Amino acid sequence: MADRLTARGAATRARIVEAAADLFFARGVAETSVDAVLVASATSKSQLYHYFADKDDLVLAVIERQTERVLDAQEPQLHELDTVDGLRRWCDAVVDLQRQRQCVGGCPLGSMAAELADARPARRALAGSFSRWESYLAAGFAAMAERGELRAGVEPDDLATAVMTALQGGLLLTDIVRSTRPLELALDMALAHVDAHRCPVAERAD
Amino acid sequence: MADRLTARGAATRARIVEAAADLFFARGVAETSVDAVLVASATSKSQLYHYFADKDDLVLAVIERQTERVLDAQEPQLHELDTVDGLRRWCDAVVDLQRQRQCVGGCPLGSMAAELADARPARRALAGSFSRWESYLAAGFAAMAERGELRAGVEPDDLATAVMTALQGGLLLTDIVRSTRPLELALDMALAHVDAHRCPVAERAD
DNA sequence: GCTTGAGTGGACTGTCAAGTCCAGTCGGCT
DNA sequence: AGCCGACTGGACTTGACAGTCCACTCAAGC
Repeated sequence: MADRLTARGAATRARIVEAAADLFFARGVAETSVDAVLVASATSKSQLYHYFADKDDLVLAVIERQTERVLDAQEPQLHELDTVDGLRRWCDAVVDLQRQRQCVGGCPLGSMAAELADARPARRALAGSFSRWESYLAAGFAAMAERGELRAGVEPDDLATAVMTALQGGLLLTDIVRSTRPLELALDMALAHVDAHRCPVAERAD
Repeated sequence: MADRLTARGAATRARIVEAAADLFFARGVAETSVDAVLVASATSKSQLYHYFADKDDLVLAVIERQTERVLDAQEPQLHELDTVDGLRRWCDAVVDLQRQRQCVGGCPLGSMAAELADARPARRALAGSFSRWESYLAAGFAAMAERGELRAGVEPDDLATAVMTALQGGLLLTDIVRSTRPLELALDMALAHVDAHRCPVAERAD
């Protein structure tokens, strides 16, 4: 499907994916018809089915794109996750973003995951996305461990997973109650959790 | 809609709601047709539309029923949430339940929330369900505070919200990776979070 | 300037879903 | 017994949706 693309073709394909990503996020996958994607991207049916085998195939492409979007949006903070301060900046950025969105929509990946939870290939793709996302957190914690800042026996991967659960749960509840409060509480808890696994000898600024 | 129900009518209505709750949980609301509900509940179209105005109305009834199911399933542990031990038993029960389900499906309420995140009345109903669920946690923490076991200034409601985010995030990731690990890590984090807000003077058994 | 294949437009089809309608049955009440 | 309203069965209507098809354009390479 992705072979032999001219510049024009690639642009069209991208326009479709971009529009679909927006709509899937705003309304959900099931509530978004292919026709709605066509209108939003100013393309025609034959174009969409020229680039994608079917709607599920489009969903796969959107997951890929949405993963990039999420990671790109956090790019500035994503490589500074090896200190508590860096972690806090990341948390603040996440909360800010959600506030800008008026708390609507939760996590673009998390909400798709909840909707496509069955045996579809989409779930495997989402699992990969989350694991990629988590790996940035894990890398930060691994760096902390390397520097001897974490208590002995603390698994960086487990710490990363715990933070990710707090983030996802916080985003979900934030969407439901339309307030950033749950997200803030969740991330505060996660930060404290990380802090509790640091060596007591390390000096603190807070 | 709920007025003037004979015993027979109430039974039919309940059968429909029960079947719909199962299907919505297994496949999602959008992926479940009204006809599928009819087959599963051995009823006919006119019966369903006799008791419910439309599919959205049925969704509302299912949310109500699913809330009861969730609370009923946790009933034994739900009134012992005023000690760390009771809290731990609750966590263990939740993990056990998810293991029994092979980690499929996440939270019946959480997944519906993610799917119906838009402006529908269903979202308000779900917000109510979560607040009701959270109130059991909050009551437990309030009791702890009453007994002077919590540090000064700790808000029982905030503690409850934080635990709920961990639970929801844990359930979501558990569904995605098909392992109870994220849920266990999330709940461990939440327990430690609660513990960190207790008075240091209290004796400990762990 | 012609060929070729990528790219495009949009009408069309088949399917399936939500919701309507009406002709009934059942069971309590007088 | 017989009335009445709750209850039931299922055919039917309407519309939307995914996916197909074919005639067509565009642009790069020879």
